[in-house]
Amino acid sequence: MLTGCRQDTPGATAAEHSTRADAGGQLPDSSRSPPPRVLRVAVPTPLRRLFDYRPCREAPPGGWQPGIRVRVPFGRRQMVAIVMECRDDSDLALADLKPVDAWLDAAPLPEDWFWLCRFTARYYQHPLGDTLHQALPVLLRQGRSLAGRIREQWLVTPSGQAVDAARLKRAPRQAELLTMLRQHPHGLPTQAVLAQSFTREQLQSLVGKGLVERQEAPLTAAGLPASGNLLAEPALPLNREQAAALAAIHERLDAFHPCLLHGVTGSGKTEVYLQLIEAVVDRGRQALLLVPEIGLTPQTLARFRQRFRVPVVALHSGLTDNERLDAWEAVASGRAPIVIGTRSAIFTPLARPGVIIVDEEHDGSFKQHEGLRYHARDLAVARAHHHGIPLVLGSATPSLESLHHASRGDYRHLRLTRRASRHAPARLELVDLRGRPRQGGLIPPVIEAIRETLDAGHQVLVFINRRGFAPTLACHACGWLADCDHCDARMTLHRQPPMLACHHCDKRRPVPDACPACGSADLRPLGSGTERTEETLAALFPQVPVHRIDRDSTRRRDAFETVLNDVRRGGPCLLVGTQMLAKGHHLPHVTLVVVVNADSGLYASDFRALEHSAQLLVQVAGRAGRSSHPGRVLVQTLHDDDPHLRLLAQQGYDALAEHLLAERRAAGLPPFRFLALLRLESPREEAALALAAGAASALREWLKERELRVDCLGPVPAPMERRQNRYHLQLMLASDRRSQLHEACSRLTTWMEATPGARRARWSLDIDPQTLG
DNA sequence: AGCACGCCGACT
DNA sequence: GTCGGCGTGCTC
Repeated sequence: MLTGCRQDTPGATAAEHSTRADAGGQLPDSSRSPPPRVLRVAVPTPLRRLFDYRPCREAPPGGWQPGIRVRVPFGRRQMVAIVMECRDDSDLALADLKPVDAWLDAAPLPEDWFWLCRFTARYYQHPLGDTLHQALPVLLRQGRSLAGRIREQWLVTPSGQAVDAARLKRAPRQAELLTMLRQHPHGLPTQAVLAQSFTREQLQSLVGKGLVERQEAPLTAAGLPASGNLLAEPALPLNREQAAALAAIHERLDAFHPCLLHGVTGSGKTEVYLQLIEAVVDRGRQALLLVPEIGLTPQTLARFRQRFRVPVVALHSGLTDNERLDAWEAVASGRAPIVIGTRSAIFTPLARPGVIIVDEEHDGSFKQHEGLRYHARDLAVARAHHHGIPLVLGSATPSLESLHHASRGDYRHLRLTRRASRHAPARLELVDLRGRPRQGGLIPPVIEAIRETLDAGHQVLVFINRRGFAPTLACHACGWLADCDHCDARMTLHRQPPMLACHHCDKRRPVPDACPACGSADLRPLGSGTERTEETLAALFPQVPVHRIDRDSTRRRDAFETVLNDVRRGGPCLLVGTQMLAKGHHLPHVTLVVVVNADSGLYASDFRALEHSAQLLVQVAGRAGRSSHPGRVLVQTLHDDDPHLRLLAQQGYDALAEHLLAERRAAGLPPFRFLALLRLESPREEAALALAAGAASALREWLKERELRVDCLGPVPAPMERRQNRYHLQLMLASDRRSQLHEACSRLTTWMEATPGARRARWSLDIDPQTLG
């Protein structure tokens, strides 16, 4: 029996969800109300239920309230849990309840954060305790206190200002440090000093000499610079479309107002964001900008930081736990008015929410693909709705979901069709691969085009979505292929270093000298990956530098940026790379883009494959001809007569999207119906199958009984059934009623939890799955 | 998920 | 004779 954790069924998508304002948040009068006898708390476990405890002797200063973290004994362990309810009774005898050990927060965690977590747990049917846990910075998960945090900072003393830094010449680093601190009359936090590779010892020496002093400031001190000019540099002039889009968003800054900012590559979406944020911050509100995983580059950040005089907090994977907590707190307290972050930044509490912007809203990295499988863009919609603030979804190639919402009038559709440069966006030219000899995957006319471009002194980008040297190794005598032992997949051939590697598990093998099946020495690489294309191009154009950009070549942190900076300086060169190259990077000297093979994504079984391929092709094409020269995009394909590809090439993404939407409608797929996927995996195929079949029949019976309009398909093997020697199966639920789908999922998880066999297999529920893989 | 308790093979 | 394999049971 489930206790607590009422599962409200949202009657709409996250993107459509209608909410009531939460009543919580106000301080109860603790002097009058007696302390509750029972605290119902969420514990970070995969269990979908809450646990009751008795309060500890001393109540928090503001009284017991939902949202306060507590330390509780749980089984044999101690855990950090969060109070969900204060009540006077329990399903268990009060005497059987353990008391909480201590409270960790004097006041509840931010109400907006708390609301979002509860919404997320409900919508994605994920255990509440785990959802709260995931949405918290690591240090808060571990029980670190939020109150009383101080910022240690370092200031130059009057004598430090007066002294001649040259007198420290026996301590050159200290002299440098002093010089740096002098440039910051309001002091520098320790973090910033250490980030410049100075040490605590150097600071202490300067303190010892009376040149520098240590200061502690409470973190929560209100910190917004008192008005004045927000901008450190002037805004750029807007063209008519940009101005119209901005004006449209401005019309209602104090209400939920979702907008799809649909602007071609190079049409200046970022400038619209910047000016919108300016307006919001100017009204004393905060702006949250979500960007794709690889979009949070130093360049992007620099552009925002240069524009504004106020702090721009960036939440990225490189932060330490302490920095992350500082950032969280700075935003939650309202000191930091602008936050930029990737997916998980959607869980940052905002003291004065003003706008949420999701850049490249179609990007797959907004969806988490394991554990709590949330979609940050959809949560952004729900959150903006909850706060009653505008929401901007920006993309050159919007997701079909967002286009559908725009066409239904749920979102305001704002278009930017003009590029800053005079050139129209490059058209895709389809190049037939059939029956032509290939070198490193490239056919002669394409190689010629590359040569001409390089001769003209321009740069060429060659896009190939396979890492490694070749997709696999084949025996020409017997047809043997290098299969992975653990997965239903081929092993990729790598040259640097030489090995066969499976990209689905971590299995590696040395490259065999002879065919393991027939002993023939006639083993040949099959197809091309980035390494092979790089090698071919380096041989064909020895006088021109070739840069390869993929996950293997950019392991080193800054390797990517170093190459890009080099490339931006100009001069003929070749760039060979995977998806990483496709997104957002400004490459002004590239005038030719070559797509080695458009087909791999096009014919994947996944119903979103075409949408994603088209988005990727358009993004890649957007790299061409951004400055003074028009660009060309050559797309090699074995199917140059494919109607979808033709439509994309001839009429562009919007036309293809419209066509795909019609197909989705006819096929009963999202966004016209809602999906949920139960994924199951087990080392034993029969076990997984038996369990999935059991779940399916139990669910079907229940659906029939309740007369719910939910279809249950499967169990079917997942597209790559065997991965890392585990068998993957799935059950798909589809409905045109969000609430009924939700009920069915709820029933399914309950069944899974109550079924002994299900505890041995791994399973998870994916609401609004992005891929069926 | 953890972390226990609980019964059967190869080691000091 | 014990150390340890992971099966199953519980966590207020």
